[in-house]
Amino acid sequence: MIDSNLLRENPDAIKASQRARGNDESIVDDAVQADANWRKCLQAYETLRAEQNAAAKLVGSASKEERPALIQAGQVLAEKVKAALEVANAAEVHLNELIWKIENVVIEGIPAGGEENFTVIKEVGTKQTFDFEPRDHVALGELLDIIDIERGVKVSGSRFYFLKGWGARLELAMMNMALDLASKHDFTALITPTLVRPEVMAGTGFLGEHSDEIYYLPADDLYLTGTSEVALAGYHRDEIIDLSAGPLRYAGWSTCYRREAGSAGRDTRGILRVHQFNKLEMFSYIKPEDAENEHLKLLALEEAMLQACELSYRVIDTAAGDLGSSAARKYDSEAWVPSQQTYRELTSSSNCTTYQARRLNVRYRDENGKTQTAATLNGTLATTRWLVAILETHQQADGSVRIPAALRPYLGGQEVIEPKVRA
RNA sequence: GGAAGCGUGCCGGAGCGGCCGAACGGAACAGUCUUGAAAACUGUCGUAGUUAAUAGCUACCGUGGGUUCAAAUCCCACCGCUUCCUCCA
Repeated sequence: MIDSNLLRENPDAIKASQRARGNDESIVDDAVQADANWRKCLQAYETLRAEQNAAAKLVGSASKEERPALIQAGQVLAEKVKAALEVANAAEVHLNELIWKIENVVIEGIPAGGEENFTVIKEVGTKQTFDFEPRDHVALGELLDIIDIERGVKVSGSRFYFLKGWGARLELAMMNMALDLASKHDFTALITPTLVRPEVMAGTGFLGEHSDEIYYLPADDLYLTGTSEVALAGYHRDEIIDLSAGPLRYAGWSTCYRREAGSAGRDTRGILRVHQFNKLEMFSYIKPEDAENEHLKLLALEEAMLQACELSYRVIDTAAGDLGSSAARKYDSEAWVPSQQTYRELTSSSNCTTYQARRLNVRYRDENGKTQTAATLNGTLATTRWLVAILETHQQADGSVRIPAALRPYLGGQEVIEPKVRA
């Protein structure tokens, strides 16, 4: 939710943002008007209500003879108040409808336009080349007996899989390494619920146009989360948090569930796009003025992980039109996937400024003791999908896969995953 | 799943349909005292909306409805918590 003060003081800034995103900017004028109207109606109601309160007070202290007349006057006032309240409520609903539709104001300087208009910030590492015909992760997974897609489909349907043996251990190793890294940088580990209430799902901004992406359990009125970001953002909902000693940072581990409703036919091979995977997510609550620096910190940690996994990657500054509604800026890092000869997203880090926190009502006290809305940021530190890049990048001619050195301590020192040998 | 009880401010804990935004105690903060601290004393001490305003007004006592001139207080529904029984990783 955008700041209503900004709407009053500088609607042009919001319009510029809407334009950069390719969104409708006339909605901003509508909102300004609705806001003025709401305030007018609210004042009318409050004046009447004050009158009513005063009148009701009189009844209490009135004598027996005076009472009937006063009560009758009160009844008339009560009618008026009720009517005025309805008008004010309707005006507020109308305003909220408009204001909730306006997406976060993007940070100045980010590229305008759609998905293809990103800016490449940097490329790191050299794209892996092979002097043999490289296999894709599906073939490697089968050969090494570490990814069992066939049985995943048998048990749960398309886009499901089993990680087996070294595959399962590799994922856990990666998660543990990521958690160690995060812990060293002041992130508190958190294993989060994956079923959340509608208010929390709505508060994080996922129930908008992407609601068909989300699994819903009608019998319990709960949503399965597609990322622990949802639970992490809801964690401090309706709280006044203490940021005087620095930001609150969490590293949330959870399984993530996605319906992938809009992507039928896309990435159907392998485990690149699946209904269920695991993820370690960083999340920061911070003072708004420090948010941009924090964003760079999250990105730096993501890069540290990518480098520890010895992947080659690039970092992009996502264009305005490709941002989620809550994000003001988003850095993605994409690893080189040899079998596809292209970069694929492995991490995504968003600065949501105060947009998400305002919806969830997360505040802090500034130096003067005044409450202010906090800023929130999130970023990926590891997901199941990383296995795709790791396996494909580090494969060898015989189909074995070299384990990056940084991961070995988490795998009992294992250096290579060898093809399964049939007895 | 069955039974009972409870949901009030940072915490504990009162609260009669009007005098309750809410007693009292604690915590916290500021001051006095002190070399400093503790103790004691004094004061401050919820959140938000509206407004030029730290003036006023409005709203909030789990949530949403209802009754009433007037609701923390009465009624209904929902949510949550606690205890006991049952069951169970």
